[in-house]
Amino acid sequence: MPRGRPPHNRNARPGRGGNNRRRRNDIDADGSGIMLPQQVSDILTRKPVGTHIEISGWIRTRRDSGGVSFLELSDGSCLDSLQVVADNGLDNYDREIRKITTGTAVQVVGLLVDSPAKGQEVEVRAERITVIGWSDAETYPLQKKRHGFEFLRSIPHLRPRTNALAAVARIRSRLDYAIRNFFRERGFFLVHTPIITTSDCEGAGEMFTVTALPPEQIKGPGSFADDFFGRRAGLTVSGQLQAEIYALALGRVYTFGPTFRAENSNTSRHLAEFWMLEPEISFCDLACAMSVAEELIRELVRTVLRDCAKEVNLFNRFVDSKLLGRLESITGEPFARLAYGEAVDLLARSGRDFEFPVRWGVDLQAEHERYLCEEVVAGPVIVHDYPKGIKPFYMRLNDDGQTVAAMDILVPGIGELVGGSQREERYDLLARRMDEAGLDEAEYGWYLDLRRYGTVPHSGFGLGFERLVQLVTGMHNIREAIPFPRTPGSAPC
RNA sequence: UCCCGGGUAGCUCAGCUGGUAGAGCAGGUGGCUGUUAACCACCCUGUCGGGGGUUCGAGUCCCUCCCCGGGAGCCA
Repeated sequence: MPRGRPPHNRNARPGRGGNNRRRRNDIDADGSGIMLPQQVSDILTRKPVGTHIEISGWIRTRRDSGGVSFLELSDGSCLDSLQVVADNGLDNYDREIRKITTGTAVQVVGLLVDSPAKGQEVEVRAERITVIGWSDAETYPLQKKRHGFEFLRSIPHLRPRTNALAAVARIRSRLDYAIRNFFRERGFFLVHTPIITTSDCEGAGEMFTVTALPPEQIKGPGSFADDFFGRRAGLTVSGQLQAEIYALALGRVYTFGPTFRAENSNTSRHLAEFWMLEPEISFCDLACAMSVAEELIRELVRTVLRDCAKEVNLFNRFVDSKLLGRLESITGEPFARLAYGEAVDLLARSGRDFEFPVRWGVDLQAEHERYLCEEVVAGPVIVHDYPKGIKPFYMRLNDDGQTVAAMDILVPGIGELVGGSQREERYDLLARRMDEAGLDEAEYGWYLDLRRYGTVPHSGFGLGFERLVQLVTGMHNIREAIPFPRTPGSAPC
């Protein structure tokens, strides 16, 4: 027990008249009887000055001034906190209020008034402050000062209590909702493709194996015949193949969920577990897919600028001072488009001394991609029609016989945000490319069936959700774009 | 996995060509003031990432392992 610290009381509860009694500030806008407590976001939006409010949250800082204490109360509902003014007339002022430190959970009842001081428009003149849960300042890792993101990563259970990580979480949630809304409004259906799968998606990286076998029974690929699924299963690396099945039944679909890559990649833009959005659209060629992806990104950025302005400003101030300008430019001009061949010419003629020389037929290196989107256009670029040799079997062969109908969207600071293609819908051509790729035709019989029965042109793409979160927050490391980052050697909680 | 750069107080970091560890912030105590990165005074804080070696002596030099960051590859 720390010296001079009030005893922890796990049973401390805000005073309530009874279990089912409605409190005066509960929101019941739709008359449904829902009894959720009031939130700071609502109070700061409506500013019901002159009314009594009841608000619960966590104290960020306490400042004492003679017989008055100022508490900053945050409940996570928005970036701003609510200033609570407590004077020494309160009965627990010396006993408890003066001992409140960062992280303490409290419930406050008081009168909302115009604030006489600069820094906030309104404040609560407290009539009662109840400590719900103490936080020992000597051991609580979060202080009322800025912390490095690396340090915060070491306390994943506490980091969402910081302004920055909470802001990321709110933006992430808003983006998720905006994505679902975007597609719903355009006649798409969400398809839940499987997490556990037995089909690999070529070019998508290494799969984690899912097995019910005891470790000592795994002795090479043959072991999986006795396994739970009777064959080797793994965590999905892409929902595309299954999304195609539903696109050829429902027309427009998308899948959005966790995706896994067992790559030993240690970079600021890779995760072993990440969320990927994968629309798949029937009767849609590459140009169609590009237009969907472009409008989607534009719409999502617009939404964040409109609905998360406070958060974006925070990041613009403390994380990346060019963020706002970049986001506004994304919502403005159309994305630049470059055929792979044009991109190669452009890079070759740039006079730049690249570490890896550019040559038609080899994939663009990170330095090339960065030069294109960060220096040539200074904005998003769609590179399309790549050589077939560097792309997976399912991408549609162009008439030139050399390139496939593929596209990548590159954005400054992040690199590849989107990768997509028109899928090969012609049975013979697909079968030949699968053969060339050394794929077992029996294994992918169902995929060929989609071309055997009522085949149609269709396209789709994958968008890395965390990279999108990075784009709109300016976060430099993808580990700050997901609540619980999974990377090689790290999955703490 | 490869190439760089790091690991020193709770946090952010300083510590020269080896001489026995410091600052700011946080925390504690007291003071003061409608405060807001509050202020003032005093106080506390260390397996210097682990192990091994060189040396009279290692935070500092060497070896090795672990971890982290940046870049590369792979991709979203």
